[in-house]
Amino acid sequence: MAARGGVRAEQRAQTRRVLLRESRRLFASRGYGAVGLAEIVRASGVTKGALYHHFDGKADLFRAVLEEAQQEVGRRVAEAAERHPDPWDQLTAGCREFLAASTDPELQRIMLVDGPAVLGWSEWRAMDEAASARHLTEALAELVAAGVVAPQPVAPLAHLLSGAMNEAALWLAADAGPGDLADTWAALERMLDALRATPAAAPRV
Amino acid sequence: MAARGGVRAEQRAQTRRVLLRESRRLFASRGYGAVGLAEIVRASGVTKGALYHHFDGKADLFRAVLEEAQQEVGRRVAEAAERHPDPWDQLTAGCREFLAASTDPELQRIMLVDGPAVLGWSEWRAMDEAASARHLTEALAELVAAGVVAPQPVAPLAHLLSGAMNEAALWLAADAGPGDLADTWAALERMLDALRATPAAAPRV
DNA sequence: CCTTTCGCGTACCATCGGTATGTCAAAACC
DNA sequence: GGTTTTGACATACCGATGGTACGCGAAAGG
Repeated sequence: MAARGGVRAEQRAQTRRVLLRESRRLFASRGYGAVGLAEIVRASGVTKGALYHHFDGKADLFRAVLEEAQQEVGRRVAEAAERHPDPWDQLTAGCREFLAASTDPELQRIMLVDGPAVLGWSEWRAMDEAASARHLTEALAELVAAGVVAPQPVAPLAHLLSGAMNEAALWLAADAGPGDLADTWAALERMLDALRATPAAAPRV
Repeated sequence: MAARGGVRAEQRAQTRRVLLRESRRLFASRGYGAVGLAEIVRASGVTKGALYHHFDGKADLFRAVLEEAQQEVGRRVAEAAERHPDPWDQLTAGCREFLAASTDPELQRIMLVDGPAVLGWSEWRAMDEAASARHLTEALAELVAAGVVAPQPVAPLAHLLSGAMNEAALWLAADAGPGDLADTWAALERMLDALRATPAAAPRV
């Protein structure tokens, strides 16, 4: 009579959720290298046998945590962008939301610091692209197609902007001055504005 | 009669140099986490006793390697900038040199990927600031003072640009398309140019 | 019922970073 | 120049870590 999937599958999903939640909390607070599997399974109320039944190892567990976090941020960015009809407003709103979301210290260390080091930059980049950076690339491509932004390869632009926002988020979370967020956003907005102020005076759409 | 410092100090310096050279090579090629102390000391022709006599541990050895690499890049950036009398040319030349230097795969993993994860972002940032990012901050401050760049806090700007260049360097080294470097530099130069195209039409110096 | 499956616990292992101590030659001293 | 001291290592060892092999017991399937 148990819920859909049987009591068996429910317990399995429950264990996996707890493992992800606790390891995410520990990885975020003390970093991947400083957290041992023993501590994770103790906090989760299970044993290493359970962990290795769900994941291929410590790095694979981290990968699952990272993917979850990235998709949360990607969803937030997409939702913020969708609230605006104009493509340009979608870009700026998405960037603003990304900056806000990435400043969360609970996500930051996992997404921006340990992610590339644990999985390697290429894999981290592919995951980030699939989850959130994709929205940036698509928004830029759309603006180029509409003539709002000067014709140019969007990939380099997307990487430059993505890197700029990642570093800015890390700085804001670490050195947290009162007006720093506003100053950073102002500087970033100037950079974005420069994209559409082309010498050929491209028409607004 | 031995050279300055005695045969004793010479041997010590030699051992330290070998340790730094081999660990740097191994860290660069396979990453901090995947390289064990046993492999480092074997490649260096010494034992763990020697390593722990020179460094406080694995992280401290990595710190020394990172510092060396960062100062090399910082020196290259400074030299490239000093070849130009005009402050604006100094900025662009420095950025261009940084991009070129950071694309080296031998330095990249240590400086941009493992650095923040092993030492923590704050310490990594402080070291990077002292070695190379300082030049960026100083150049921007000078341009603001000269009225070339619109008056604004330089710290957010420096972080945005630094992050943009770091990410671009990682992308270029990984996905290495033929025209990507030129495209990236063109996009970055447009960003920089936007800084001096202020609505108030600031005078060139 | 009886068998199979599978989610997980237990026991164990190799290797890791790190430490304590020994050793022997260069330096310092008288 | 003999003695003592210093210091740059090597050796031996330790606890903890990530990872593996295997056992168990309850749910799923017939």
